[in-house]
Amino acid sequence: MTAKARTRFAPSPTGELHIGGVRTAIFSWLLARHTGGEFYIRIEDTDRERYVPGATRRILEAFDWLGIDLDGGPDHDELRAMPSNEDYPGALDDGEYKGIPGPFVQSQRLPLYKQWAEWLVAHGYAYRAAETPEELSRMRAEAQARGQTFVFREEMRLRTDVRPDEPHVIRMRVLPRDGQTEFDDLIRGHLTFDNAQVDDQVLLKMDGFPTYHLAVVVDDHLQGVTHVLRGDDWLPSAPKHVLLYRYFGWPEPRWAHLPNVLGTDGKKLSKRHGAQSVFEFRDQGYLPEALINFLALLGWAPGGGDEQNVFTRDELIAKFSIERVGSSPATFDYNKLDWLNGVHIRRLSDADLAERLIPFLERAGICIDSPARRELLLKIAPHIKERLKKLTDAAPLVDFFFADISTPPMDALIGPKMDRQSSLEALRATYRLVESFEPFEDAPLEQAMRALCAELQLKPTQLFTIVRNAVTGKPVTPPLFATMAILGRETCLTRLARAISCLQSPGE
RNA sequence: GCCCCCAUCGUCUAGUGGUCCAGGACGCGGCCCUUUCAAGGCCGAAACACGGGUUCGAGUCCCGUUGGGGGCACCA
Repeated sequence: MTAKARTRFAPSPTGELHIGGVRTAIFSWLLARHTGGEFYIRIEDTDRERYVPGATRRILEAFDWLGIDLDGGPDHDELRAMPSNEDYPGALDDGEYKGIPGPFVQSQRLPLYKQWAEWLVAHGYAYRAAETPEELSRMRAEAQARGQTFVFREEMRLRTDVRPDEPHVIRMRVLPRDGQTEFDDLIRGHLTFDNAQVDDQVLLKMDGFPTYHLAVVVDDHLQGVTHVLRGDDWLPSAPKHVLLYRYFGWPEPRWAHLPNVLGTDGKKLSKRHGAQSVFEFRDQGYLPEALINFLALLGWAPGGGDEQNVFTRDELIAKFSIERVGSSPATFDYNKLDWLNGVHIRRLSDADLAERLIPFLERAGICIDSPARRELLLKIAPHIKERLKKLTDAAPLVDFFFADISTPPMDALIGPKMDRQSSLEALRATYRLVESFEPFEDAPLEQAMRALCAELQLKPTQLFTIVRNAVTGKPVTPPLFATMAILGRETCLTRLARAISCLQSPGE
């Protein structure tokens, strides 16, 4: 086993946890767990404009649901206890989790960023500047017009006499100006960037908040992060971070820029691609097990002749390796997710399945609000298990167990290649059988019904189709005899009787 | 516009110079099983973007083209 890795997932509280972000989190978590290291969450809320109240709590809830365990981060319980949408009641987790120093929310670490930004200024790696947004966008437009990438440089400052006590920003100095910055990426290999293309990035904003660039570097170092995993949209600014580590004289973490996840249209996954929030997947009936399995496979494969596709979370942890993550972008495929979800549903115990089904059934108007109904659901579970792709598929398969049915239309009660009269006789014969047959159980019932088929000179399909429609009100159901046994003799008789009178009514 | 990244079946991928007329999985088609629907089993169609090199030999290495993606903020 390799050395322990400490990784973090660093979302900004600007909305729901996006599925692409979840994949990054999963890879980071897998790496940490595989090596016996730590995985934690740090909230990057340095942009006050985009901050969304309640987002932090939602992010944490998403991790709870996914079953991704954390070794640090904002306190779940404290957040949960809060009545409002407010995220930070006050001091929060400024303690330490498993040796990782908090706080885990950047807005509570402001003095740190200020201190290190000043350190950079004092050591000649950064300088003060005070150009207005308008001035900057003009400079940018000019560069664009010249066909160049806009790169801010110290000598472009409009005011060179910025004092520490007046409003200003602190920008990093990219050095050497005409050199190159090189580093190794676990996924891309050796990378080289021309410093001439790298901006003298703002590190400390005028409002005293750091930008991402300063904050990640300071926090990752202070919190002992060994591997930085993030989307490859960060690649172009990676040299800035590498440079910062070198200015500070801090040991560099290992870099791993993950390829993006694309929607079916080949574009980066976004709002328009159906579900994007973890909660949407949850509400659509996906299992966290399946989602994690699927997302891990999006970019990672065990390799070495191992062709396993279905993984439990422990198997994933055992086999995962960051080096085996591919470098090309992957397309999100709902077909495969659906299949995997079905596989994981089939692996659930009956009790577990029943439990997870409850909220979905209730949403469909089937209330599982008594011990008897729970018991009933538990009995049904094994018979629908292999018929589900998503938890939302269950309701139409089980509704007739929980509520009365409306009598099916007459043509549904007439068997294939049969007429009304023969169907009527078949139903009557079935009624008589059901009335007295013992034991009223799955296998014996099937045996008896098959014997009845022979007696009536009907094919199983003919008889069973009519009975299915009569007893359940629908053409597609779980296996008939298990269904009848669970429904119980009385219910079957009632529904059979109704079907019989339905067939009778027009004529007799 | 400038910079960066990527490129094997429709999709996720295996493949690290010869064992690849390219393997697995999803999806798709067919068959079997079968009381419906599923699940399961078997079979099948389906890919190395293109062009140059290097090499005895290239999916595998190099260059270019094309295509796709991303970045160019006092956003992350």
